[in-house]
Amino acid sequence: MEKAEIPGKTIYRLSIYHRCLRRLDENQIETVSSSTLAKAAGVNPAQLRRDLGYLGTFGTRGLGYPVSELSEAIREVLGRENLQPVIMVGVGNLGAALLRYDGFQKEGFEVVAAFDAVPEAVVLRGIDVPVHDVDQMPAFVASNNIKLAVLAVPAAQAQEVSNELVDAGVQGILSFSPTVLQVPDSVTVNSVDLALELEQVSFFVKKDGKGNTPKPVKG
Amino acid sequence: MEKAEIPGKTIYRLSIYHRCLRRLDENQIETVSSSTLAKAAGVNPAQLRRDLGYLGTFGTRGLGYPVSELSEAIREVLGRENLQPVIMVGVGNLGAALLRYDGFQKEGFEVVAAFDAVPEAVVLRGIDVPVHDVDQMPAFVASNNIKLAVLAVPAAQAQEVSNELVDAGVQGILSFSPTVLQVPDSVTVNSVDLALELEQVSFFVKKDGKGNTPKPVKG
DNA sequence: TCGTGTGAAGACGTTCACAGCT
DNA sequence: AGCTGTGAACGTCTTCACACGA
Repeated sequence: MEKAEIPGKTIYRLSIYHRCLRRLDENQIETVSSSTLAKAAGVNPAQLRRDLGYLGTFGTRGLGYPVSELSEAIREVLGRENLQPVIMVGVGNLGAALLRYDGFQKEGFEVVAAFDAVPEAVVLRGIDVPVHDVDQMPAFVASNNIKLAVLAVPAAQAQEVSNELVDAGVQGILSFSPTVLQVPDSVTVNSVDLALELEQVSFFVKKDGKGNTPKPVKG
Repeated sequence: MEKAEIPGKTIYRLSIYHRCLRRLDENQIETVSSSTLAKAAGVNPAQLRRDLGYLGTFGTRGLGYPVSELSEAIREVLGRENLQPVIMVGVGNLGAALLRYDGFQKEGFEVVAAFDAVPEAVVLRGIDVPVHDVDQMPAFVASNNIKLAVLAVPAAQAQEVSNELVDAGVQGILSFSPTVLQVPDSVTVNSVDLALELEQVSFFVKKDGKGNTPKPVKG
C-alpha cells in the first residue's frame, strides 16, 4: 500500500528538485546527498528527505541519492514523461510575453494555440503559435482534448472566460488575472497575482526597523 | 500591547481583501459581512475574521465591517499609503511585458527605471519607463534610495544580478527567474516560477482518475 | 436575530534527533 | 564515518463553535 497522498507543497518542491537534478545530471554528477541538494533547492535537508520519502526509497545510506534515477522518478510522479498541450487565452501584454517565453517548453509543456478577443490586434513578433478568435476556443479544446489553459485576460473578463474554459472541458487553469476565480471543485486553479506578489515583498521590506518578521516563502 | 506578529499568509490575503473592499467602496457599499467578503476573496469566513483580528477590532456585531474604514486600515498595515518606487532589471520578453503591465501601478507601485544588459535591443513600444544599461543600476539605486526590484533576467544571470542588487542596497526582490536565489537573511525574496506554477496545476489535473487529491491553493 | 471576536480543537507542515544501513 | 529514513516533537495555519454585543 504505497498510496500515500503527496501534499501540494511537496509537489511544488519536487519540481524544484527536478530542475536541480537535471543540472547535476548534465554535469555528469552521479550521486548527491540530501544536504547538498537541499542547499541548491533552498530547503532544509530533513524536508528534502521527507519529500523524497513520498516517492519510495531511493537513497543509499552513507552515500546519497543516484541523480539520474531520482530525476527519472520525480519526472514520473509529476507526470512529465511526455509533452502536455496547453492553450493560452488572452494575448495582450502578458499573454504575448508568455507565448514568447520558452520556460514552459523547457518544463515539458507545449502551447499549441492561443486565443484572443481581437486576434487581429495581436503583435506577432516572435510568436510562432497560431492566434485564433476566442470564439473558436471551445471547439479547439474539445477536438484536441485540451486539459490545461493559461489565462491572461483583463480582470473584468477573467471570470467569464474561465467559465467558458470550464464548460469546454478544461480541468486546470493557471490564471494571471488579479481576481479570485470561482470554479467547480473538479477544476484546479492556480492564481498568480503579480501585484500581490510584489506587495508581499514590500511588506516584509518595510517592516525591518526592528520587528524581525519572518521571511515569506512561496507556499 | 497590540504587537501581534502578522503571518505572511495573512498579509497575502489582506491584499486580496483590500482589492475586494476597494471594489465594494466604488460601488457605494458601506458595510460588508465576513461571509460576503470571504466568498468574494475565496476564503473561509472564520479565516477572514481571524485575519482581520490582527488589525484590531473593526466590525460591528450583527452588522459587519465598515468598508472604507477597513480598507483604509488594511492599506495602512500594508504600508501602501504612498507610491513606492521599484526598478525592473532585465527587459526581455517578460520584463518588457511587466513594464507595460499596469497592475503594479494600480497597487501603488511605480516602476521608475529599468535596466538591461543590452538596452539598445529593447523594443520600446508602449514602454514609457527609461531603460538604462545595467551598469548604471547601483548608482541609481543608491541615489534614489530604491528598496524594491523586480528581476526578470535569464536564469544564468539571476544570481549574479541579484548579488549586485543586494550590494547596491535593494532589500526586496521579486524574481521571475527559474532559479533559487541565495541572498542574505536581511533581504526578502519572492520567487515566481511560471513553469512551476503550471506544473503544479498539471499535477492535480492528471491525478483525477480517482484518487481525490486536494486542490492546491497559493500560499 | 444576526454577525463579530476568539478559545479550543484540529489539520497540516516542518524540523529534530537518532536508529540503522553501507 | 557518513547519510538516509522516519518516529516524534514542534510550530503554524485553519476551522469549529459559541459567547457576546448591536
